[in-house]
Amino acid sequence: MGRQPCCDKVGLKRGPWTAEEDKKLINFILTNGQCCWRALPKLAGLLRCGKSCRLRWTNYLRPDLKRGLLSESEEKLVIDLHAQLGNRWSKIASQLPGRTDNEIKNHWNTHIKKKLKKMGIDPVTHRPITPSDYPDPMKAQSPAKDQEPPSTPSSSSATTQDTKLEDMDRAPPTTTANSQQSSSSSSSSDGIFDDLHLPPMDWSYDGNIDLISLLQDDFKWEDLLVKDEGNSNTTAMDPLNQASYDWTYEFLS
DNA sequence: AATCGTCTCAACCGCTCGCAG
DNA sequence: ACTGCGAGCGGTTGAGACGAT
Repeated sequence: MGRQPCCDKVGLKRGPWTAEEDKKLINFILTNGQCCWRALPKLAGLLRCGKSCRLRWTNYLRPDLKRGLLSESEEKLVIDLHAQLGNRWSKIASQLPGRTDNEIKNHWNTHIKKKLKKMGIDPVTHRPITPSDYPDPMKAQSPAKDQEPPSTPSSSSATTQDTKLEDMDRAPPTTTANSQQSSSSSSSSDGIFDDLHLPPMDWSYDGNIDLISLLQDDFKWEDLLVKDEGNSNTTAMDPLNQASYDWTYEFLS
């Protein structure tokens, strides 16, 4: 009740992070580990709230993050897990090493959801959407679908959103989006990664590396890499292989 | 070249959860 | 059992990038 804000908002910086702020945060965490986020900003000399620092670290600065679009197999795994777990992005993300809940959530909302809709699959229920599902417009407002206004994608009463969907597949392969992702926060954080000489590859981080060593001059980030040898993602993909595929996969292949 | 519309995603907000006292 | 606090989660927003006209 009346919980106090996580931080004194007065005088705190908001918005995109600068390279300088990123450096401070990285240096502090690599030196001290992830101690209480609330106290971190002051200790690290940042004019940010702890929440903001935590998000920045977990969603962008962590060395074990993968970058770039989800692979096809990752996407399938996300769909499978979403069918089981719903919008529990953090749970889903825990099954995809190197991916964050925010990233998966964004990818779901911008790509997968539209893809499924276009295929006539309800992204919430993972079942086919047919006109017979909503024979009565009034029923179409059933509570279970509060997240997804019951649309009739195939019908002519397509919303503007639906109309947009029609255009989705001509969206260019987002290599640009990829390259942007790392460069796009870019404006704010390109610099920091340049400084750290992070190779544009997938990262593996078992949580046991000696963080301090990361600050050593002779440290090689490559040491943390997992070779992308064939089934590199076995850890992540095993559950997928063993799972009884949701039938919706058929549409994605 | 300029303008407009759309898309993407980093970041924020508000709420819930879990734990300690 | 209750309260307060820190952390985490999911939904939403807005700035910037990009394509179309």
